[in-house]
Amino acid sequence: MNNNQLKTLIERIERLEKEKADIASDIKEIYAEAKSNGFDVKIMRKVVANRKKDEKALAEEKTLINTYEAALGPLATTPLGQAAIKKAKNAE
Amino acid sequence: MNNNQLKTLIERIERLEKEKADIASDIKEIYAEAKSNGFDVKIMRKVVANRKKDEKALAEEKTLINTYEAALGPLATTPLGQAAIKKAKNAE
Amino acid sequence: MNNNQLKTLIERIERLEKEKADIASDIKEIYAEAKSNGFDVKIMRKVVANRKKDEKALAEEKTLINTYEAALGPLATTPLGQAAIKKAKNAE
Amino acid sequence: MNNNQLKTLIERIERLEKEKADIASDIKEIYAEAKSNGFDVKIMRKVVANRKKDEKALAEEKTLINTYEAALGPLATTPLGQAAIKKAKNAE
DNA sequence: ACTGAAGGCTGCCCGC
DNA sequence: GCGGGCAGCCTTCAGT
Repeated sequence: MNNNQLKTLIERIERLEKEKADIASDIKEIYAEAKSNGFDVKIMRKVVANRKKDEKALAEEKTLINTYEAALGPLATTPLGQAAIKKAKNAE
Repeated sequence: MNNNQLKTLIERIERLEKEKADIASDIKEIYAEAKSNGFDVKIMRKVVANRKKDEKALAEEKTLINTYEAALGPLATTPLGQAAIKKAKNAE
Repeated sequence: MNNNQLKTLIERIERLEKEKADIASDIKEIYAEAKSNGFDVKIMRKVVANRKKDEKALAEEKTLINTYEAALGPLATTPLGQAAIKKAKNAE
Repeated sequence: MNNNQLKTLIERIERLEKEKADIASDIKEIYAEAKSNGFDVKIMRKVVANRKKDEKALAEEKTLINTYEAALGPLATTPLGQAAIKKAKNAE
């Protein structure tokens, strides 16, 4: 085992984890600032979370549709198959 | 309610969250790199976690675990313990 | 494709998943009970997890951790280690 | 610390965890059975997961609407407030 | 200080 | 045997 290599890897990880923690701390400060300006932090968190979800949802739906299309295989060209796919797409 | 102020706050938060996600991704890459160099990632994570706690806390935790385990009596007297021992023997 | 057969299979699965969820809920309750009786839940979970692994695996894991930690050299030589030591001193 | 009490608690937990593992094993068997009957296990898992999600979604949306209504407070009776609530409800 | 909830992370299981 | 996907665990956060 190469000790130096391991040591370097661990140190890089710890450095990055510190940066991550610092950023998390900055985020907390912003929420505190928002609160002191009269905003509802709980709602703000929900808004941020929803916006994140919405972005993910698109990619997600596409994956689902691909899965269904693949599962249907040749059926995808039949009226019934297309109806199923259309239904899935409407969910977007 | 000041809409512009709210918008600015949300944007600052989202910017920071993106940075945080990027760093998390970097960390994952380093573990992947470590793995490809033959290191045991699971162990590395444990080592990193241990180093985060100070030595005092670590010692206390160990003591507590020992206390609890002692209170349970020897492993061999429990059904699950016996199953584990049997399994270990089969592996030999 | 036999629709009824599929339906039956799905229903059996969902029935079992419900049972599983109920049991998980029971387990949570026991931990809550333990906590209200003054036990340290976090430690209990660690003890339970350790008992799941057989002794051999546990010993190997410990050895590896020691090996990795030794490779990193003394904690005191790293920035994070120094921070931890400082923090520990402040707590005294 | 009451050793017997701790021991009893741990044993109850371990008993339940075993039951849970057994059920998980049963579920696996059903999927295997389905597969041998020509069903696409991957799709089945998605179907089961989606049905679970759908159930959660309703409760989830309600929570969100309640949160917004509470945040709007008296505003909920104004046209603008009602528009916001309606928008949230449409998401159902 | 405790509780309940939300998000991120780890370990597991499957398919390749 | 490996990597991706998914469920469960742990930690953190707002509220009481």
